[in-house]
Amino acid sequence: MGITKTEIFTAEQNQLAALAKTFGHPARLAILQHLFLIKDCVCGDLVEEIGLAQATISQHLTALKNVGLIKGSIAGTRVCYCINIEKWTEMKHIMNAFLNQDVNSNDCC
Amino acid sequence: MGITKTEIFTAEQNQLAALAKTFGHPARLAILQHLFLIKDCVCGDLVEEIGLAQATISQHLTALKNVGLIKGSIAGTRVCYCINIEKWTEMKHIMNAFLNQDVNSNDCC
DNA sequence: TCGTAATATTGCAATATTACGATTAATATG
DNA sequence: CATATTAATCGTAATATTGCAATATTACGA
Repeated sequence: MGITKTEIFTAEQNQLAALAKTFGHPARLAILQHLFLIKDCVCGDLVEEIGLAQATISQHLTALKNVGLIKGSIAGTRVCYCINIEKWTEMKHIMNAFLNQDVNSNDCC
Repeated sequence: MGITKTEIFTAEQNQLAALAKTFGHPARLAILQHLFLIKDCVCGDLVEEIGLAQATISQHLTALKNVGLIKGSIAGTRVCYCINIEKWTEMKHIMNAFLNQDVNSNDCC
């Protein structure tokens, strides 16, 4: 149905899935990488940088804001975005807990 | 349009996005966690374990197989799945490279 | 071979996502 | 104040995803 049955999964599974889904589009990865690369906030130039329409970039920024990975502040006519370090760190812990569950698993197939 | 413009992104960005997208559904996380938990291959009991219809589970297994994170082998009428450790390790390297890019970034917003 | 069990595939409906043009709201600047 | 600039939002089209029933396939045992 295109609708995920979140109620049959744990809160942890749903949270991790939501974070992973956010990383599941190259434009959002490009936005995050650009933010890390310039080591500063980015004000406006993401549209030329990435090459999607302004409305589309705005949607991706909203998606990143919704999971808390970035935050924005208004600076005149522009809006500046930067990584939310606290959330980024928290996300890393969640991701690592999942990625590092593979101790001693055996390859039986 | 529901279609991602992959051609404007790097191969690395598209590859990471594809992996992340696979983790972007709680059912697929549940399948992977079950595989790690039992430390063996899983043959058939995923449907009762997870609580989605057999057709749906089969689809999620196919998605996991397509990115190479699991592999299956036929054992009679059943099919056994297990983690593909090589791919899992490779995926971890890719994910970690992305997650650990945050050295010295400053919180300017 | 026939029936059964397990899994995959197909077809479909509902919903989500991606993308963009147009519009709107807010703030600068002349 | 009028106009330009910037970004969010709206509306819409195209495509993708999720989920399941029905069906197909495959392997096994009687």
